[in-house]
Amino acid sequence: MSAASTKASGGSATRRRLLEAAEALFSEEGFDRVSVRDITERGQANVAAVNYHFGSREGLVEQVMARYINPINEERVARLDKLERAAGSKAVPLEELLDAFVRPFATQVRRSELSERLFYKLMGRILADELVKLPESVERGFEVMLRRFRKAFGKALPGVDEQELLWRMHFTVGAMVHTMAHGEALYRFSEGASGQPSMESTLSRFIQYAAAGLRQGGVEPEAKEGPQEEFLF
Amino acid sequence: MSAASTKASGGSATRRRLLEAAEALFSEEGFDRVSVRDITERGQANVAAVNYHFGSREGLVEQVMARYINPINEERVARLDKLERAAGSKAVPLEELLDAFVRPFATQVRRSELSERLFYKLMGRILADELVKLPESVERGFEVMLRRFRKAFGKALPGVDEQELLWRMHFTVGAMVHTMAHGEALYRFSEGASGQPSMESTLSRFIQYAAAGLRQGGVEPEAKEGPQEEFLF
DNA sequence: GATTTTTTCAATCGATCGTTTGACGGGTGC
DNA sequence: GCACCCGTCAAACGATCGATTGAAAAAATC
Repeated sequence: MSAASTKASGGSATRRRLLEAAEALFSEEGFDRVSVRDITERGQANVAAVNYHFGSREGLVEQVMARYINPINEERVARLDKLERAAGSKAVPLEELLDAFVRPFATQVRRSELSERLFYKLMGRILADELVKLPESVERGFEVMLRRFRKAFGKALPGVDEQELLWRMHFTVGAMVHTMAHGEALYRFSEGASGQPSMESTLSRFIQYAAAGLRQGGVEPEAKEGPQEEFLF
Repeated sequence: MSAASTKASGGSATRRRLLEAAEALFSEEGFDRVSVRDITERGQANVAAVNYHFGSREGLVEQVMARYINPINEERVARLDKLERAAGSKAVPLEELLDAFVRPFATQVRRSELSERLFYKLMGRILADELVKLPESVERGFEVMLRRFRKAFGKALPGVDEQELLWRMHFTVGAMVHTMAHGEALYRFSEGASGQPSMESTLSRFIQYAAAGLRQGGVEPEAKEGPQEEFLF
């Protein structure tokens, strides 16, 4: 019997309880500080269940990481596709690119059993804990997504050279990740009078901030044409 | 014998070797993935040495966290003091505030035995791993420093309301932390022809980005006067 | 309803964790 | 020379870690 003998994606109830228990604990404590016994206890399963359903503790970690991140990256690309189709040969406006880049988190939060707060914290941990060294399945999705967005940002900001753009995108990702991982404290200041804790206004704030930082210095020019070089991220 | 029986700040050679070994390992692997035996092995000391010199593993972690963060926060405040003294009753320009906020990292990197790359990574881990829940000694320094800067930013950006400013500062800290923790990959693109890997240009890039994001929307007005309310962070 | 496959379980594995112990050595003060 | 404190050391402590086993239970297949 070779490694990676995971029971694939079957819908066992125990399997799902373990996934949800792991998500909750990982988001609260971090991936390293949670033991498989913590997880099986919360998931009301036997200690052996993790190894049976996921092959190993690490297999479970990878499942947790891939479960929402992959759909988010796919939705990002899909939104970018749509924006570029609508823009034709012109550049997609910067704010719309940023919206496509961050809104999928708000979309996918609804698929999760976790509270908004814990879900964003979990996403923040996945993205921050070690941005590189993610499971292969996830890493690939990141690469193609980032390459696409980098090209689109370059087109929207023709005045910014390649190196500089890289840095500004890095700052932007940092602002986003940090807010997801540690933004909880800010939310109590920003809730609307309604029950809905102004997710939309947070998105808007971030987009405005990042857009200003990204296009700083250069003037927004009128659509530049022609093919762009391909570059790897 | 009560808790916290650390041998205080004595200058034992073993003690210093352990600190440096811990810094190197923590910056490479993270605080959780390093065992006491990893540290003592690298520091060429006995397993018991950590508990003898630092009381416990956690005591050592706190020492590592406090060693550079506290001087950095103090230098930040000192620089802010100087800027405010020079500005008199006028607001300190935004770019100068940001410089005072980030430059101390570049100053303190020289006190460390670590390479620039590892030092920044260590700082990034300290700030990102869990921005709250730092040792008491460190947390206090953060609070006073952040309150001071928040007031100064508010004065430099009178058009931005209190809540909005909080968010923009949060984004700014995120961009900084993320760059320190994961910016290594970017440096190979950005080295000058000289040996000195353009620390200065990175600072400049960050300051320009953050300044644009912070003052986005509002126009930079001419010095606004009058006392400002005190608010807690 | 018998057979086969999948899932769950208590028990246990060896490894590693942080910490403690008690002995040993070398200064220092007297 | 003796007493005392400090630093170091090998050895061992109990606890917990991730993983495995073999049998029982539950589901699925025929």
